Amino acid sequence: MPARAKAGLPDRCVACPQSTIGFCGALFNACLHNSSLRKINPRFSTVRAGQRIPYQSQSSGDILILCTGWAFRYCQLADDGRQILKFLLPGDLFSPATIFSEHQSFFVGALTDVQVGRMEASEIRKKCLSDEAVMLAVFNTMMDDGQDAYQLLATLGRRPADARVAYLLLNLMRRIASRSVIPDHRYPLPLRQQHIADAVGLTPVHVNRVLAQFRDQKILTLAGGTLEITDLAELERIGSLA
Amino acid sequence: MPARAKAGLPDRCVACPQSTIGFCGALFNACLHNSSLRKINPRFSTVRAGQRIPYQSQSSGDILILCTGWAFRYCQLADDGRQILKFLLPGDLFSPATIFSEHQSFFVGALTDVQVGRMEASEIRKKCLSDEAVMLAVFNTMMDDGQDAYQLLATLGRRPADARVAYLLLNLMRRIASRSVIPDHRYPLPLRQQHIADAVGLTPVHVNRVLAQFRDQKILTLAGGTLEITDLAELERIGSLA
DNA sequence: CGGCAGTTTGATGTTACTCAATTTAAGTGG
DNA sequence: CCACTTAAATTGAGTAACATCAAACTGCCG
Repeated sequence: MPARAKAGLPDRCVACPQSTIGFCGALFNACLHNSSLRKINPRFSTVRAGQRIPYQSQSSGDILILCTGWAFRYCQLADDGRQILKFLLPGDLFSPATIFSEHQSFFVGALTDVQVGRMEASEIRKKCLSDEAVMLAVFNTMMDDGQDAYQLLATLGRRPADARVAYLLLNLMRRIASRSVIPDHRYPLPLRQQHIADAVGLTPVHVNRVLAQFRDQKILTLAGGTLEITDLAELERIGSLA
Repeated sequence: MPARAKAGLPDRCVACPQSTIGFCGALFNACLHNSSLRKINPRFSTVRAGQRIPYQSQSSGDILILCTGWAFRYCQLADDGRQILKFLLPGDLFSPATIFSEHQSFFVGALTDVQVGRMEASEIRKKCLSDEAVMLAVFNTMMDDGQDAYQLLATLGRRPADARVAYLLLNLMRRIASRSVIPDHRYPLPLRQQHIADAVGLTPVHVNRVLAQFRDQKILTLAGGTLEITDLAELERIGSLA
């Protein structure tokens, strides 16, 4: 019995179906076949939906990567509101910045039950210095985060409710599709309307109305954890930037 | 006559008054006294206020740094609107990500007349691999950008108009103060109300009303390119996150 | 069946936008 | 120094978008 099955992990990494090692993702795709990287021995743990996931205990110095399930980075505001900054999919790092820095200003919450891999930050740091591919992968991960953040900024700052929701869904669709084959425009999407609201700066009630409007216009339906797209062109017309 | 004066540049770098070399900033503060870095020979140019500044011509492979004046990163939307993503102060890199990547999704515009320094991206890349301090500096720059973006996201997504304006001003004050001594709560701030509006997702008219309210409440005045703070505590109460 | 979390719908309120006019400030050339 | 021009700031009135409040409805699970 392979070690991964013993650890209660799915046999294949959702992020990289072609791979059987337990951590990969944007950062590690570039180095998957670099045998020296496998020396970074990951450990795994499980977190229930709804729990906050500490990802930067000063003592531990661990880098966390999402192996299965969904999570999200968010900012907690004084007045009980929260802003979701980015949804994390299997393969995503909780916080690339913690490789080189202690302080981060956001939290991470588990959207579904999740499995989390942990690696020693010091090991990754070492690799960054010795292996150009690893350093580039880390850079690219941070760059993608930055690009996503800037696009979301433009969306929140300047665009109406329907465009915001459409943008979020398109963004998630793209990222989901990059991780698994989606044959029939049906995407697994375990979000509550509350999460969408927290991500695009609207109230859940208003998100509901926007989704109802999309449904009426036969653009999409979102129910039971599945997003089904029926008019992609229209969704893109509404949601894409520029 | 020193080379810098010949080039028409101010005798001291605004970002690093203690230094007389012409480029520094967040990225290079860490390496200022690393003599090997000075081999990266910068070139300079001037851009008039209001102009767009190309910072990623495929051919050139240059990294641009702001030497004097103000600029801003922004996203141009289809419907003539724009979202300002970050104001750039002397010493800021136009786009840290262009060190390792060609594609960036934002433009940079000159807010005032500016002087721009250029360095070869390939040289910086080389240094990143050979010099840990340089790599850390680049990481830190990208991290700061990311942190700023996330904080602004929370502000745009979840907070009312007065908090948005207050947040922006506090953020700029902090960054200005980190570059020069501000003895009397008077900050140089060459922004039009239009720029504030574009940065915080409001209309110029509404920004005007918010500023008028701040003035009435004796919190601050913003006129003639100078921001004067008269009640910092109140401004922070309104504007700070969490 | 009851309880619960999430969704949906309606009615009403508030914030910020739009449009348009007026005032102020900053040049510019005479 | 003064007309003239122009960009920016300011003010008011009306409107649209989204929030808030509250209730009803759904599916799910014990």
